[in-house]
Amino acid sequence: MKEVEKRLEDNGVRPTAMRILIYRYMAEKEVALALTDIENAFAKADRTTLYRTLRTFEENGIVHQIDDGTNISKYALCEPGCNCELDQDLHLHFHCTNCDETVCLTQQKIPHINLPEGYIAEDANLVIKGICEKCSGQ
Amino acid sequence: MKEVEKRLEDNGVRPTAMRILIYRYMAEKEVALALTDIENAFAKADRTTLYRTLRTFEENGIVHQIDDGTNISKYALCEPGCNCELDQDLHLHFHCTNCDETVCLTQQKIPHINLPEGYIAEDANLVIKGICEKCSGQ
DNA sequence: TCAATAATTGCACTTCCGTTGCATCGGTTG
DNA sequence: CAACCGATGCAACGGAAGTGCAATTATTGA
Ligand SMILES: [Mn+2]
Ligand SMILES: [Mn+2]
Ligand SMILES: [Zn+2]
Ligand SMILES: [Zn+2]
Repeated sequence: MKEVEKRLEDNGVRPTAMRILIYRYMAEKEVALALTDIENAFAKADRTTLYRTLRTFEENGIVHQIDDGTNISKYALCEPGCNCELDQDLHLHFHCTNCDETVCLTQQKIPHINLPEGYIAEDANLVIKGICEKCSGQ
Repeated sequence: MKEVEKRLEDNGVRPTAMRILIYRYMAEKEVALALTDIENAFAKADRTTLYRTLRTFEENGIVHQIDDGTNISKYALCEPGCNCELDQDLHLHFHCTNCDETVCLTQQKIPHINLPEGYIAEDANLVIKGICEKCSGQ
């Protein structure tokens, strides 16, 4: 159970009670979570604390932020060994238009794109919208 | 000069003075525009009118909405013959982190992605971030 | 033509999410 | 214990999207 604490410390984040709870909650859920989702799960905690916790996590490579096209930022735990900050883990994301959940498809990498002359790519974001496996009844 | 009016009428949108002006403005600019951009260009017009004009345009296949990751919706005129509403024109978009402009790369289509079992794709959004041709000095 | 009708526009207001400033709390250190 | 510093809580702000309704303008058809 000290695993979470170690993960935080290894990434230079002090493992406070709140942070451990948030980390565990995100690990338990298998989908990307919005600040509001976490807020609802921790009613007693202040919104700002959760907000800053997510930012701290993101700055230290513990979570990555996901823009799934809903205009609500989502967050998901990084896979161990994922170097988001180096833009080396450009997996795609899937947003289900039925259940409104967003998941990381960490195995599916964004294919290389040939850009027109003069354009320099530094980052990429690919979101597929549709029906997720749970909702497709498959 | 009746071209714009015809384009609007052909798409079932009544060509009011305001709409023609907005269409011309979007055609003149070669980049995707946010509501605020248009608002600044038409100071005398009400924001709601511009907002609803863009929505009307989008609902009738005159513009398409672009989510470039800035959490601000952008809009760009559809190419003639682009069937956005049928998700058949999945070109990618480029967002320059230097000048903050977003452009359609209508020639670059989003490659087909093989999804895991059970996932059904209906739409896709691919945004490349980096330096645009104007800013790269190329 | 002109009244009736429908669509468009303008104004005020609300909601939602993200963000910040500042005071307070609490643990760590010397 | 005292001092310090990071974490947390409270309050407020700002931008962007969206809505209700009244006023205005365009269209219809008697
Ligand atoms: Mn992810
Ligand atoms: Mn486009
Ligand atoms: Zn689903
Ligand atoms: Zn640029």
